[in-house]
Amino acid sequence: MPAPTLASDTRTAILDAAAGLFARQGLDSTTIKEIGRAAGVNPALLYYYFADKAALYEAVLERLMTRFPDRLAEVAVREAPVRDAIAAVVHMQAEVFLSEPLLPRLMARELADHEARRAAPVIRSHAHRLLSALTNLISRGQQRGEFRSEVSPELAAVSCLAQLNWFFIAGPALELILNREGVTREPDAVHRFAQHVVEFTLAGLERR
Amino acid sequence: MPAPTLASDTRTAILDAAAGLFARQGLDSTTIKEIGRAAGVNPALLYYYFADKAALYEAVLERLMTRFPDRLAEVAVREAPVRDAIAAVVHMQAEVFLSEPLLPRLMARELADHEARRAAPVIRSHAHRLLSALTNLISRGQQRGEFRSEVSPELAAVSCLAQLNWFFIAGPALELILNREGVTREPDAVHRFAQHVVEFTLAGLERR
DNA sequence: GTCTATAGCGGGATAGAC
DNA sequence: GTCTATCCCGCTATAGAC
Repeated sequence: MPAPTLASDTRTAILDAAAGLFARQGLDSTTIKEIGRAAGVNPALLYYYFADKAALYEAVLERLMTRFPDRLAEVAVREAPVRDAIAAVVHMQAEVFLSEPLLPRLMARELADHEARRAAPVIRSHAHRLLSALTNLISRGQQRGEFRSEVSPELAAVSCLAQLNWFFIAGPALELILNREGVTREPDAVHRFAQHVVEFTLAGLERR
Repeated sequence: MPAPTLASDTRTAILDAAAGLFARQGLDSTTIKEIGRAAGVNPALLYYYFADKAALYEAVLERLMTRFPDRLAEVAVREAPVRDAIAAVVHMQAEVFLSEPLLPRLMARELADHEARRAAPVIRSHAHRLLSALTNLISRGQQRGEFRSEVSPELAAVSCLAQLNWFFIAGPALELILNREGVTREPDAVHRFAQHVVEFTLAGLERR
């Protein structure tokens, strides 16, 4: 891994190209030559910057997940009123997926592959932090008497996260089905859905 | 496609083995020889029963989707009170995924691959019917004054379906994260989540 | 750091015996 | 219907010139 000189945006070019191809086609369906072509770089160069194809794949995942703001989980703890914290988490999630459109596809693939056994630890640990932050948040809401106590905080957290996750994974198909070009990519439409998720989730949680 | 003689459970064996491998690894990462091994059948036989690998893949999808009860969408129309209809749809969805555990993974992969461009038409049309049935259902609930009218019926339908879909797609990972072996496969645990989804969704929809 | 050439392997698919 | 043998191709990865 060479120093980040100017010349080594070759490395970046490879990473960028690979991210797109891996997200769209998966690891095995993507060839070295394809990556080289997409990056505008000699395919053999890949082996100068990375040990092999698998290492490149790991690097791609790592890089995307690192950009993935840790703030997501932090936000869940920081915001004062519980309902604001939940809203913040959902909108932050939308923000992340908007700025990193490849992430949901890559994650979906990782989840589906190999019983998630090889699902990058980085994904697993992130998901775990996020899920337990949300679970705690909901518990707190219950203790304060704001939320109904019959709901399982853990299941409710899954319900909350599932909505946006699925929205983005099924994105391309949803656009066809709903017959609305861009609903899962245009910031306005996405935030409208995120806002819906917030309201829907809070309505599902709050005392009547 | 030979007559369904006794001898042709060879064909079935191939389909079964292929379904598992495709769901877990995808089309390209699964080799002919692997399928043969898993099916306990000579790999070359694959070409006696199917034109090529792609044709086998289509056959696998077709077969799984056909087992997928059309009743799912019908149920949405048939049940009398709106809330019962929603409950019926969600539990039916759980039932289908339980009896066809490969389906969600296969669907997730189809969605992630190739911008869903080649997402089997059969998936698309099914999803469309289900989604619009649910949307109509929710609209009806609003007209009857049972549901809040600020909610977009279409978005709410997405929220409702997303929960179980995501639950099953992320299943293997969720089991690791929640540290609960089997939550996404054992009928009891699954129906408990389905029941949660029903209550959560109705709470999100109903007037306070 | 970048490029060419190529080794070497494993994949899909077919021919043809049984 | 099943099996063996094999062709051919394209892929990953490397060696080595520049």
